[in-house]
Amino acid sequence: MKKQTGIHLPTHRPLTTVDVVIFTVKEDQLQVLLVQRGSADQEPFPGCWALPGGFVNVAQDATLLDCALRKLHEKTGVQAPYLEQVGSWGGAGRDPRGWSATHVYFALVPWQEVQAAAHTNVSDAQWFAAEKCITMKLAFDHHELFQATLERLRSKVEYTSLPAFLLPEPFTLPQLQHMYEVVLGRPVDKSGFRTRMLAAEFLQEVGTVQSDAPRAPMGYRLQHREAPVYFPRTFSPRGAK
Amino acid sequence: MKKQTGIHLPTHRPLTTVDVVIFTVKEDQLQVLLVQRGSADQEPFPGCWALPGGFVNVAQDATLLDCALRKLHEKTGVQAPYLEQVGSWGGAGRDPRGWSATHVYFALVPWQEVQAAAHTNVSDAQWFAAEKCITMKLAFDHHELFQATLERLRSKVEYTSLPAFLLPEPFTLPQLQHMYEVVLGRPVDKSGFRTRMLAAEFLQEVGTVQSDAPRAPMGYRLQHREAPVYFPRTFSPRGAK
DNA sequence: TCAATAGTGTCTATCAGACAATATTTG
DNA sequence: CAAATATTGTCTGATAGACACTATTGA
Repeated sequence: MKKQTGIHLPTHRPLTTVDVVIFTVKEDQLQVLLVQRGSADQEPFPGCWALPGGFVNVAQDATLLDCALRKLHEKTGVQAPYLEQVGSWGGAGRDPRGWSATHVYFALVPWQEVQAAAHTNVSDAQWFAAEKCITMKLAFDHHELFQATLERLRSKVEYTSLPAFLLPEPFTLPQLQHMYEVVLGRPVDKSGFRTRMLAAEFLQEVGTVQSDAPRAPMGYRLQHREAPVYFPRTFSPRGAK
Repeated sequence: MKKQTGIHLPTHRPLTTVDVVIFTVKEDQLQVLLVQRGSADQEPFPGCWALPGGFVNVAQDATLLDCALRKLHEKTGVQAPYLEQVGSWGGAGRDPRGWSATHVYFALVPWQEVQAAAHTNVSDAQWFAAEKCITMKLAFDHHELFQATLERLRSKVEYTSLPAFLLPEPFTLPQLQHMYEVVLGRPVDKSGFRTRMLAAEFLQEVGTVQSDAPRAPMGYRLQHREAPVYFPRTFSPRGAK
């Protein structure tokens, strides 16, 4: 229909942003980092809680992933966590400043690393329980982004080793099981859990580890920190439909 | 359009595009629609095959999905197929014209609908076998986009009803099984297939249907055309790891 | 009655889930 | 040895896959 002759670059370009849903498990709860928007004039949603994110900086970010890593580091001080793209949302109506498209990532960060970074002094950032977050009004369409991301996380935890990225190494199987239980919000059978984890062959024994437990548990590390392992089946209690 | 009230909007905005991987099954093969890029001066990758796509038009497209539907319709004449987002790719290096981010979708279209649209006269568009396409050099990073999309499709077909969107209604179970076999590239057991499909309760009987078969098979329709059904498990032959 | 395809039955190895038992360490 | 937690063992119901069988129709 329209044949391009010569260079035709669009005169009106959408705004391009990246938003990151940063998860951690703190105090036996799945928690999410939100930032409070400034109150400067004309800023949309002033004072409102929002997902950490912002405009892609074409001078600074070589890729979208780099941009997400930058946002993450700015807000948490954490360097190399697990980061995965959820998808993108774009349209004319989602930002009052104009047609915009955002690329959404989620990150899994061990709480201990966040503490170590001691960067949480970012005054406008705060951790919220995921359940709480669901009920909050967020800036832009961030409620929708967050809901989709939480669903993605929960469903993927059913058949992957993702929760391992919420723990500092070395970790023990009971600790890992606890991460699963927190994210899934339900208890998981001990025995089945162990056989499943060991069968997946993504853990490396690294010697027993000190803990407050009477019996010293085995410590493990991940063989590959880049990507999670996919289990052949889903966790599913007998009664589940 | 953009109100300048001293707000700091980025002066350099990335290019925003949408690319669509359009799949169909034609002649017992999974095929993909590619378009040949024009040879006008200064156009990048002149004469090269590429995924159908292009810039978001902020005046025309209300959302990214609308933009994808538009691209799809322009190239095939098809109106409402199955469309799903794969993800987004963005960076400084992927388009010589500047920092760009593309939003990738894939579509499943029954071949019969493409024929009916009789729109295939789009001279610069052509269907290629997916296997062939993998070996081709494509414009931009489209090879990577296509590969990721094909992987997504194949893996998702293992546990969803996606192949149903490759058939016009009403269709028969043997026909549906054939779609699975073509996409997965391996035979599927008849009996297990049938029980799985019927157990998933996403099909509606609509009476037996004429075919070239000696015995008239039952015809089915989808109960919901919006989204596929997720099976509790994956297809997996005994020997599979 | 045969050919060809649609559809059903059945057997079995596998295995996840449930629960119970045992091992190990500290006080 | 008691308490607490880590780790292993066993039983069983469910089921996916393999394969063989029956059903239906037209020539």
